[in-house]
Amino acid sequence: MHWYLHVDMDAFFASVEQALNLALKGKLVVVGGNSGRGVVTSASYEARKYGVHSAMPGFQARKLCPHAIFLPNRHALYREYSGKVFAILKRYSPEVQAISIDEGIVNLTGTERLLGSPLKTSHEIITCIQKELGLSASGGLSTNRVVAKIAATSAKPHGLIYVPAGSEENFLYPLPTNAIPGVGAKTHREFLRRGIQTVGDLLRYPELSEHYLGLKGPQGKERSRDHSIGSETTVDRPLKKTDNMERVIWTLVEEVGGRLREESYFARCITLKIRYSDFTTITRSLTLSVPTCFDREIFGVARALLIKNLHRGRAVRLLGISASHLQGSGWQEPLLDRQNRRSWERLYRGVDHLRDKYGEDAVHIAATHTEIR
DNA sequence: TCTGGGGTCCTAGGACCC
DNA sequence: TCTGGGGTCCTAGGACCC
Repeated sequence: MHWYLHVDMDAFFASVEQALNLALKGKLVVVGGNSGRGVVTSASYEARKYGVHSAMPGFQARKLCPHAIFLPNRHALYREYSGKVFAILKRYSPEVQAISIDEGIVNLTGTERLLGSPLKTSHEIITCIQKELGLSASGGLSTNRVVAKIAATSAKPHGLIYVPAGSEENFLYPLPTNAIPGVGAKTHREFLRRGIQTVGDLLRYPELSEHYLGLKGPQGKERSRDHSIGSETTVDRPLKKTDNMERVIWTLVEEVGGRLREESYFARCITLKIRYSDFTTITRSLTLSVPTCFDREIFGVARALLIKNLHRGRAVRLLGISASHLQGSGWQEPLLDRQNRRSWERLYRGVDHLRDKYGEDAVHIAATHTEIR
């Protein structure tokens, strides 16, 4: 028998802000959506009463809730608090899986002897997070990961739902299908069109329910990962000149390249994303014969993709660069080029070091290079 | 004063190979 | 004078998640 506790933080970003500034307690707090074209990333439960929710455009949130306190995102701070939450989870099990910045799964299988029943331990974990960090969390405890997540969501805010072994289907039966992670607006509509309203209805279709719920395996659906690292940005004013686009692409490439080297990855595929001001979005990618982590090479590919695919005359509101098909060391290095690549690797390591020490803007590599020997 | 940024997963067509 | 079947890789787009 497996036991999984899914922990989901309540209104995480807004709650961190409230925990740090007591004057915000009980107030309508909205994080994000502050700058001209942003969206809300988190809203306190007080603000949600007015219909504000995450992913909502800032101007809409302001209309619904003009008296709310709007705060800018402080991602580094939320990452720090996320680390604190996960440190607590790890006290209770060696096996903790991070789902996102504010969600994790604690494998409580086999901890009964040491800690007591999984239900008791789950209560302790939620209480501990509240006491030590002043943050509210919700939990779902089940023999199946997906059921545990659904239970945690149903428990919000600040609740714990326990689904005893054998009662998984009973718990799921009355829920709407969009309670299942992976069933969004589109799929939900399609299910309704076919007369599938609840998870109970869905369970009559073995292939569909296996695909979305994976109840047969003890652990629920577990995803393999084909990692990717990307960066994108929406520009303040839509761009029309290729030169300006290339400048933006340079900063994105520096970000992506830096992360590749930091995590010791080489990318085999580079993707350029362009969103025009009418919001139509295209992606164009190229698979390399030799994987790379070097800004110069990534930029070369990105620039070529831009030149080849850009609809000139149309204004561009977003540009993105992403590196995928990542592989670790041991990539096939062409012999002739080895010395040259080594030099570049040394150069970039030095650049990364300086950026680390003096900040991201300390060093930029000139957009026109000469070969380094 | 329209609609962020970080991702994962899935599908589908075409190229290419045997 | 009309052309199988299977597999893999590449590319593009889109659904979905937080």
